[in-house]
Amino acid sequence: MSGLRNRPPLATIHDVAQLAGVSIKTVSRVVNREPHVSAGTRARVDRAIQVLNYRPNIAARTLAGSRAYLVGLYFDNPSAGYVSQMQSGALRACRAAGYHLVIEQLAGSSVEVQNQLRQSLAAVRMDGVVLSPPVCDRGEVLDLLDALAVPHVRIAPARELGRGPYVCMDDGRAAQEMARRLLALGHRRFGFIKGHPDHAAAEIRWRGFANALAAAGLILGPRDTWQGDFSFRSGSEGARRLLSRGPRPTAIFASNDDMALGAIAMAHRLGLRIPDDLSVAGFDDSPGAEAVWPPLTTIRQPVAEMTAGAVNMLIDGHGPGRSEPQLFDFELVVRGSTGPPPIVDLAAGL
Amino acid sequence: MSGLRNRPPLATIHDVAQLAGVSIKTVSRVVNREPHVSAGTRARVDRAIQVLNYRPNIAARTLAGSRAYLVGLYFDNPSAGYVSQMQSGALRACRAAGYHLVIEQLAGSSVEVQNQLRQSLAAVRMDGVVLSPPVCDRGEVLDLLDALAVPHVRIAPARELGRGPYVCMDDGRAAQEMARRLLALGHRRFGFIKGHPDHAAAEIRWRGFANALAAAGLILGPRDTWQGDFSFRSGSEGARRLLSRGPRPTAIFASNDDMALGAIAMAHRLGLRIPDDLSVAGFDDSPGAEAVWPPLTTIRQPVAEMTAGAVNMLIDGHGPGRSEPQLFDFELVVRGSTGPPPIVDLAAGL
DNA sequence: CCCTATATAGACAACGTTGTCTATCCAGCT
DNA sequence: AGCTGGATAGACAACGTTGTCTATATAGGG
Repeated sequence: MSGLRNRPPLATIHDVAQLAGVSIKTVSRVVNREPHVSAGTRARVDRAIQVLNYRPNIAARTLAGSRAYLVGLYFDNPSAGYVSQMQSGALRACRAAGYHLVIEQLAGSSVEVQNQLRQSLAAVRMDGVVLSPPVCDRGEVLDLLDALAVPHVRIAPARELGRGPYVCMDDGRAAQEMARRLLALGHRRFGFIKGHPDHAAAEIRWRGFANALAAAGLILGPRDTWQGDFSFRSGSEGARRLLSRGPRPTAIFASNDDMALGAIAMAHRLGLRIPDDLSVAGFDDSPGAEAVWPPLTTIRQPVAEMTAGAVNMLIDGHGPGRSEPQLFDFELVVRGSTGPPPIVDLAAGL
Repeated sequence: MSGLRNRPPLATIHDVAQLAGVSIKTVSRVVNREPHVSAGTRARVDRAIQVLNYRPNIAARTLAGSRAYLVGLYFDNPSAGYVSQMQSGALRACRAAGYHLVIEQLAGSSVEVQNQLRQSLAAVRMDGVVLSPPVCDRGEVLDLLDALAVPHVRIAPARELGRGPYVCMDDGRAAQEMARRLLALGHRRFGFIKGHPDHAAAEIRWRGFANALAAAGLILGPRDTWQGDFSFRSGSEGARRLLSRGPRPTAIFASNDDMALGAIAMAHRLGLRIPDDLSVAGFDDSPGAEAVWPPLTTIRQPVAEMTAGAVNMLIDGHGPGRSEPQLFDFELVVRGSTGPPPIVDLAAGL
């Protein structure tokens, strides 16, 4: 394909310079908002740009030096629920700054991931990259990025904090708050469905939940938890196990919405009414959370805002020393899937 | 930010040429698999490339001529369910061909969309673009693309067929088949929830469904249909209306899964059992389809494969004349949300 | 009014690759 | 041996922008 070959020529900086009667370099100065241009000249150039509909060519800019006006967004699994929200936020921030977004999937073994990353960074020399979980926690990725001196901002990393800037949310406190809410409703027997062990956030959510329960004098044993992997299927399987034991839990907290949805589906299948017989809570406020009956009580992460923030950190340029993490607030969204435990349990608990 | 400034220099074609003891142009020939290079020279160059871990710089390639090794994916709403599947397919095809993917959102008024498109095409000169619904049906987008001579492939367009290549699925036949299936189960009273009027596929699905019913002697009146907009909420609202009339429909077909999910949620709320009291069918096989109880009977579109196909059409280069649409097969996925109508209705219908 | 400092603008060389044109080499003819 | 032609390789000029250095106006101070 000779895509570029036969296209009608677009206006170049040269055309603008000619029309405005100034040098190419001066147009460049205007476009890049550099100083040393008088107001009059600036206005003339701006008008010429308007007339010719001129837009600087990214490839030429990249080649000539400074910036690439390209930001990379790397993720592991493109169909994870939060990816579309991340993109939405990233696109918004990019557009506002005149940047463009390149997306890239990074999956497989350590060596494969390194090769993919190296290839994409050498080919498309982006100004910086945003790393989403769980790839943001892979040491080899950070190593390579450091070696290549590619600026990066991580979204909700859980390991290797201190290795560069990131944006995050307090997952532990969110899980804690959810636990407190369930306790306040009167629940005393809980089931917890853990997330994928590769996502370190999964561990943090578990800790927060367990700590809040411990503070209330409750200890969750191995039979009260299930090792899931953030998938719908693992959630329904986990619920099946948790609900099959002797005194059933009256509330199940899953470390993400997909698994909570799986738990709800399983509860329906087992003939349990929600929230009368069983409360279910999730984490993420994914699109599916509103698309079940009853709608899911969950934790809303401002994923789009976090990602937009990450892109802005990249573009605005986090100076050498200042790599302070930016903390975003979560929101506990109470919907119909949680309520008080069955009367009999409530009585027993009191 | 001076992203590119202080990075360790990557190997350039010049380094490779030096190490291999050939000219720069010869390395270029090897990299691009051009003829006129002897086997021996080719091997020497390949080894030098390996040793230096050389990767051609996209910006330089773009600037120098031919290809940009960049494909654009344009969509309207980044959180539409099918976007992640599209990306997955697009990324796969791009990686296989050594291309990279730039994503771009195109939303707003006609003028806004044109400006956004013009800006992104002038800045990032991609080899071609993939257009997803509903932007693929906007005349002004196609006009601009034609004027700029930017190759494009559309995904499931519904209007302006004949204006360039596209990939698609036979939505009408799929809706027909779903109708036949419901008829075969014994249903005679139907409700239909229409999709967003901007998506032309919505109309096609409705036609297919209505035609199949007409062939069985059934006519759907205005009270049997509801104008939705592909959102969960419009689905639940539609179901509420359809189910509130005199003799209730025994089956509801929604033009997409989100609305079908809304219908299921509303049925639950109204105390109807699915599929015993009401069958519900959707269209898309979105991630949520398996994440409800009972799981949704729906039409699976091979979205990832279609998009990969579109990217390949772009990269392989659809010659000037050959812009034949590529048709993909759908699959009717039967799950738990459909079944025979209630006995009393079945008896009445016979 | 001259000299200097400062704002403003231009000339020119990168940047890393590909397209085009030209030079060389060698085999196969006559 | 001389010539032709195809295969192979190199020289050189783009491509459109920015960085650096230099030249010119303009203002300010003695």
